[in-house]
Amino acid sequence: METFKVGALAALRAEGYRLTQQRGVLIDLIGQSADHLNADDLYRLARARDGRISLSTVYRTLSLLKRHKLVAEIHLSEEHHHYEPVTGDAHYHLVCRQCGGVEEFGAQVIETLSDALRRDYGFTINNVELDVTGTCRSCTV
Amino acid sequence: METFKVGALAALRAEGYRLTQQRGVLIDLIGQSADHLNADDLYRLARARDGRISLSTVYRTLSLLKRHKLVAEIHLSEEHHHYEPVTGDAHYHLVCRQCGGVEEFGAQVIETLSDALRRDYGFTINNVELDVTGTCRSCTV
DNA sequence: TTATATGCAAAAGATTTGCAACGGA
DNA sequence: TCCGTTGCAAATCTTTTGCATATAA
Repeated sequence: METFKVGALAALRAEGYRLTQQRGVLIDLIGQSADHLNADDLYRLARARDGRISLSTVYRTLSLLKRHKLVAEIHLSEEHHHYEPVTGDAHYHLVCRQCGGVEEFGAQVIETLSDALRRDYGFTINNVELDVTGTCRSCTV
Repeated sequence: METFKVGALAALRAEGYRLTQQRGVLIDLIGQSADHLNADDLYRLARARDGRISLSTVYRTLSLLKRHKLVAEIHLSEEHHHYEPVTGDAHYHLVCRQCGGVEEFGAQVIETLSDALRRDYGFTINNVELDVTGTCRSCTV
């Protein structure tokens, strides 16, 4: 199961971008991350692993990866952004109020939604950002 | 068609909050707003109408109204927040990439989603934040 | 070698807060 | 009068940017 889209990193290099020490570490961390990291998380993790990185570089790398659709920026109702690797499978988030855990669910449920919006509103969908807050199974008494 | 929840303002006063000049103007503006205002929009509008208000007061008032569920904070993938009056009818946003317009759609389409999430993931929903980006009918060639 | 990337520090934009003065009830 | 509220300015937090230096190719 790959985390990043196949061939995407190669494409970056083909476009003339350099694969620096720092980018390597960041791409690694994002790819392995189970949960959704913010810029500061990444900064800390990268710094712990290597030590030679600045927060600016984290932001600049995230911006580069975003532009190339390698990471997605998600908005979980907090004051800062979170990031996750783009895998090609659309998915959405369930945030539990009790434990703070973030589960993901798949795209099939969105298809009905897309159809309805096209039919009823004439709206062509590019992107769906859907975050559901509630209580997850484990926290339900 | 009321904009704010009935009795909610009275409840605020009953709790000992004062209905100041500034709060009056802000509540008025939010209630009448057709589109989703951010703090700075509100500041400008209030200032134009009255002149005696600061940005801090706008934020403090929004925070108060948020705490009392009189306004909802919405996250339209921008760097700042937007606000809208809480009416009791759940609704969601369609943001058009071409014209930037924001349409709303109703809750019926969400019910299916809620049912599926409860059934398949055992998740009890408190809040759904759903923002769809795409091309609206008028911008579709 | 040489253009791209980095680190640092400063800037920018949104939001929050401390404090003295103000003004509803 | 009295305590909640306001305005102002300064602080905070996240993200961006300018510039001299470092480094991948």
